Amino acid sequence: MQTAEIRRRWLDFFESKGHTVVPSASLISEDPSLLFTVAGMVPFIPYMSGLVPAPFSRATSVQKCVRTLDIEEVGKTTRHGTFFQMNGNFSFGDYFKKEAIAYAWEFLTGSKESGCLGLDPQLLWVTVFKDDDESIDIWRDVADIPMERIQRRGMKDNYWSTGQPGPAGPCSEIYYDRGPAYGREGGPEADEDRYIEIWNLVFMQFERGEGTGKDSFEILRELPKKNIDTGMGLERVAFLMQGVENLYEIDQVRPVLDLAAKLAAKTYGANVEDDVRLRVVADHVRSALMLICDGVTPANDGRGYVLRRLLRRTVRSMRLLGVEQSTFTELFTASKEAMKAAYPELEEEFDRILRAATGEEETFLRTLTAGTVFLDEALAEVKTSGSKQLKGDAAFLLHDTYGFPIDLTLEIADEAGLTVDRDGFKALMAEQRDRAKADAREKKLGGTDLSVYSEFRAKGVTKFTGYESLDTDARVLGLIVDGADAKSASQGAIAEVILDETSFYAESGGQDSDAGLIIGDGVELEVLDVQKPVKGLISHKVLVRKGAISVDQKVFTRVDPEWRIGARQAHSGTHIVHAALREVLGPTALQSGSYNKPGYLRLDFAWAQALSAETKTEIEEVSNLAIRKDLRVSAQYMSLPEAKTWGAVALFGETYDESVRVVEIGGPWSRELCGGTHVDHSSQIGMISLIGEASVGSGSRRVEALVGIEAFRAFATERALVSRLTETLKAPKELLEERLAATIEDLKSAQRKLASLQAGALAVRIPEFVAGAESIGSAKLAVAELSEVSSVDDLRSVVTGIREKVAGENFVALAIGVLDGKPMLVIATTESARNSGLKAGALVRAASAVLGGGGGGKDDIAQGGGSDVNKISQAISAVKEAISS
RNA sequence: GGGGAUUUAGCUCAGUUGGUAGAGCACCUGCUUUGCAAGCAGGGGGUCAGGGGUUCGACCCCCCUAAUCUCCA
Repeated sequence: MQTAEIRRRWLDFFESKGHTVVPSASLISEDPSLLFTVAGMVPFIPYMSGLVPAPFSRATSVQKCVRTLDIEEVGKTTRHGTFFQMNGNFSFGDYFKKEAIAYAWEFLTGSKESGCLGLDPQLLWVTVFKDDDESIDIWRDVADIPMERIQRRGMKDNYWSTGQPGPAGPCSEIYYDRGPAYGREGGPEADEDRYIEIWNLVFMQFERGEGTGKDSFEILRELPKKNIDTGMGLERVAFLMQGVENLYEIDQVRPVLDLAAKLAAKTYGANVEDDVRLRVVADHVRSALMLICDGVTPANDGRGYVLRRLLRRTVRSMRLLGVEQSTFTELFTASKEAMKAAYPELEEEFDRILRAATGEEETFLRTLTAGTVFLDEALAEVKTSGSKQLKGDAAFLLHDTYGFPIDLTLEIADEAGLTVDRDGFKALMAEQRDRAKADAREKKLGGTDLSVYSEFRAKGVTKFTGYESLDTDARVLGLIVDGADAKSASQGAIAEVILDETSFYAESGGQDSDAGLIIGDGVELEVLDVQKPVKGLISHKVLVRKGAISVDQKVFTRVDPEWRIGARQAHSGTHIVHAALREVLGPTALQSGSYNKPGYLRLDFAWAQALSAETKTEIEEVSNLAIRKDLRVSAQYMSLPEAKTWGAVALFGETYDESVRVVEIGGPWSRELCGGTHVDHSSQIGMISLIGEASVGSGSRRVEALVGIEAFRAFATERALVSRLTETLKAPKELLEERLAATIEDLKSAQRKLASLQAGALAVRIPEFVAGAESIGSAKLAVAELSEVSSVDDLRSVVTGIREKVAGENFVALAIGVLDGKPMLVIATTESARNSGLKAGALVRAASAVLGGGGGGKDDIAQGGGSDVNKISQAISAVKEAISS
């Protein structure tokens, strides 16, 4: 049975049992503490924990998941994949153990003709939590499964919790027996490779308290509303039903594996190591394909880094298989073809996906080339030193600084007949990990506790009136001071205020929160920040400026109108710049993040190269022309599929409700899903002025712009600057550039002339200095006392000039002068002077010690200086003494 | 978020205990020569990423910032 078919049957089956079919959420998790959606239940966590009331009592989904914790295991085992799909059915205070078990059994063992999977019940084994007799009874009752195939397991295996106080409960798992060829008899307790876990049923029954680890915490009480969370691993069931050996060989993955084998001219199954590499390629290409499709781009941190690792590990594996050319175009196309039955969006997004993937492949191939050069040098060095082993720190340097993977280092060193100090490498890696982890611990924000909001959220959503009006009458539903529920807050306090309705926009979709006041009888609150801590709930962080505020009080929310007009201009401006980017650069220049507040906007977008000055001007031009056209800006609500067919740009990493708000500027020119506040007509934006364009990592760029009156003010400031320059340079502004260039040129040539004149003037005096030389013992000393000099070079040219004249003699030349109010000197010695023990460095040190400074250099020429100008003659005497001694 | 590396002429890069910033290619001029990266001679071109500090003196040492590459979380 094809994977897509199992998926379809699953959704049909549970829909027929009264479940709402929920589409897979994005791989980019809404929960900021999770890098990715790592399990099927992740999108349902707010409902499970009771933070947000569930909009349905039972639901089912097939959720895309990415998990890279076990990335090193990929390809080596039958069941570790970085991308997988989790089929789930969920109950929120509706049905419990009995139905959950019955549904699972029916779907697995019911006949294929009736839409189920038709697995042989004799091959299914079950585990339950050791104290959960209730579940055992249900299993016996519903499935009539013999006791021999029901195994009791402890907390470690069959008890679920989040690791923190909150919901918890026993689990029951279903295993499939692959037969004696795969391992020992005795059920999952004996062998989890022969008996493959295909389904986990979690019974959220209790509330747990504080504690650590998986098995040491106390159970506080039964939950008032019990939930069901189940997950059937789609890939695992697929590989069992398709009669293949592991999840890399199922219909959605195998074509990529075969293609990789063909490109490398290898036969799958012929060599254990090569097989692992082929499976790694097949797995990673699929994960990367799905991640990029959901809007992740390669980067050096966070999600982007995980993607980058997947892509680079793919290149590395292909190279270890002996392929050096680029292969991503073929591999990704094959993976797309295998996956598109379940995910048709892959076809639409494929241009963008391929561009991101091959871009990364290209840069990594460059990195590898650079690393190879470095490695070859290091290996040659090892060989000449007579050693047989490349040191761990060299391997680590290659990996850490040059991004050259360790397995390639091992392979290439091996070919050169050398080994690598793996332990040293591992130790350095561990050191780096500890550093990063220690830092993460230190910086941890202490997992903000959102439970305080749940009771407010349970009463309903905060009504937002800010689209229509700036002011609203409201009632205080609750106050939070220092993270705890409070009844009142008095003057000077910082508090969070929850209202039944508000005109304040909470920060979201890149738009900063509104500023303004909340006013009540004798009380005035300044709004500092507005957030949505829990979906649907708006919380105002305020400073109590006057009086005291208490729960149930009537208030009036007043958004600062100046602030709001700026916010509307900036947000509509962001949409216009986005549309302009896509018009000028093409539709792949998709926004990946944005921030806007009155007067300013910032927009990150997928693009690999720096923008030329012309392109930036063009984008600015298109944006401002859109403003001039006075395009109508409108917002309307529709369903997500409707919005998509309408061509609205859905930005990844954001989730939307059943009904989404589409903001349109100038018809189809700009359509985006957006909850922000906007102007009514584009002309109200006033002006957009790009002030910056920069890279925010490979494959991603950022533009910044000023909007509205701020843009005007920036221009006015520049105009004032230009007008001051015209005065300073005494040239009309049309000629400023020319005049400035000419002035710089004049200055340079004057400087050159001056330097050569000075050098000439000094050169003329050289015979004078030589003639005035004084004999000290067998040596002669010429002293050039020059008072003001323009640089040390002057002194240097004098002493070298003197030395040339007297090259054959035992001669010391000293030039001393004043530079920037400090005495400086240079001494040169002839060869015979050096032979008689006169060294320039020592002589300079003798003089500069007197001047209150230091100096040094080589034996033939040295320089030094000090700070006391009055001691120049004493310094000269010191040199004479040094020569005579 | 925490590390590592890089930033020097238009381009590719040297610069070793701090003491006059160099090479190759490119460019300009002249000569020679018209056969594959032509030769010879001469020449122009540098805020040594930016800012601060230490020092008599910083491309070099210390601190901050930026850009680019890279590893870890």
